[in-house]
Amino acid sequence: MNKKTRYSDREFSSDLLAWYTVHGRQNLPWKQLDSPYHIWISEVMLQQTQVETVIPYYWKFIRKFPDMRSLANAEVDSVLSVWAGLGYYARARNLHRAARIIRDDRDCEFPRDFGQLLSLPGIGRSTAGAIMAFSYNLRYPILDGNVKRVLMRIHAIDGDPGARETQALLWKIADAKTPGDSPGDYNQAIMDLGAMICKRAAPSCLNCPVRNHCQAYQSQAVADYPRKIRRAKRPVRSCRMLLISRPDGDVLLQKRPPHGIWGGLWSLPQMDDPKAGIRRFCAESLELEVATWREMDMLRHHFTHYELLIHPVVCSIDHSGNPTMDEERFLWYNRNLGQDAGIPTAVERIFKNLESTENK
DNA sequence: GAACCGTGGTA
DNA sequence: TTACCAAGGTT
Repeated sequence: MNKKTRYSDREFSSDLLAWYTVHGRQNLPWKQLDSPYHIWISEVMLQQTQVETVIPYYWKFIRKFPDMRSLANAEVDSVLSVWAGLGYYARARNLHRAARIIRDDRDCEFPRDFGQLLSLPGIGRSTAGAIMAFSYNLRYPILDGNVKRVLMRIHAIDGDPGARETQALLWKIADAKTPGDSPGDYNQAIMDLGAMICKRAAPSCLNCPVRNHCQAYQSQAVADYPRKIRRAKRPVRSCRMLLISRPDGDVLLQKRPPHGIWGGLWSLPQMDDPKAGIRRFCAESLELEVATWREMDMLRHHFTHYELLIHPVVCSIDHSGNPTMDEERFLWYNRNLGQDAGIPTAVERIFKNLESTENK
């Protein structure tokens, strides 16, 4: 890299930091304590998730698991129940696994080494960099959606944002621009710029502190970066979800397999074969005799890579008492008891729909 | 290395 | 309504 570029990178970071001092988001909940544990939790929650969405989950999580030991000693079910609704549940499982590793290998002392962080489940290059920069104020770059967008505009990079070469180039630029002085503040500043000024749609370039550095702005082509990629249409799948209640009103939930969608959460018994008979399914896989059933309104649920059409079915079963089920795989659930059960948002929606139809 | 993994906001 | 995508990482 030549002298001019190096000078320009330094000028970029100092302009950005001056803006951050005045306009940056310096009161985020996880910045209140100078604690690697809290930074770590927030960084994982913030993966692919916006700040406003994370905040209530962060408080709930920290109240329940205030430190590494409480998290490591908890049951994974308990962690998932706090995470329920936030999505990407592997993050919660990985957080819990990592906490146990840190407890067992390091007596709960949080790692201070980049390589050690990277080796933990759920921590990749960007999250490790963020923890190093925010917790220890060390010079590590980050590359999240905000930073990517900002850098692609600043340098008018016209490549597929997801392509390996583009990623490598962006990491190189991110590293070159990260100053040795206040790397923590700088990383926060460039993310804040992306979130507040250099937004995906309708960026406010006139308020941008680094527009003089911005090649896209200078060629009046900010809207062209990053380049938009056409995606394949999402496939549609459909299923039935069974609402089976006991005489005492508890609803039957079934534990999802540890991997795959909603991994480790408690969901309704699900029939993926639309032709299968309800009575037979219940007899064979649940050992319950269904007497009658009633179809509810279908609801659509959108995932990242497919769309799910859910047909809920309210079933009444032929039992005079309360049937017992294998407690590892099944749970009789009462919404009003606050059990430690992580329940997917789609299932919560079905419960709400059911409530509102019952009240009519 | 491409597919997978949630949910909510926004245009 | 539809499509995009946000403080990404794992397999």
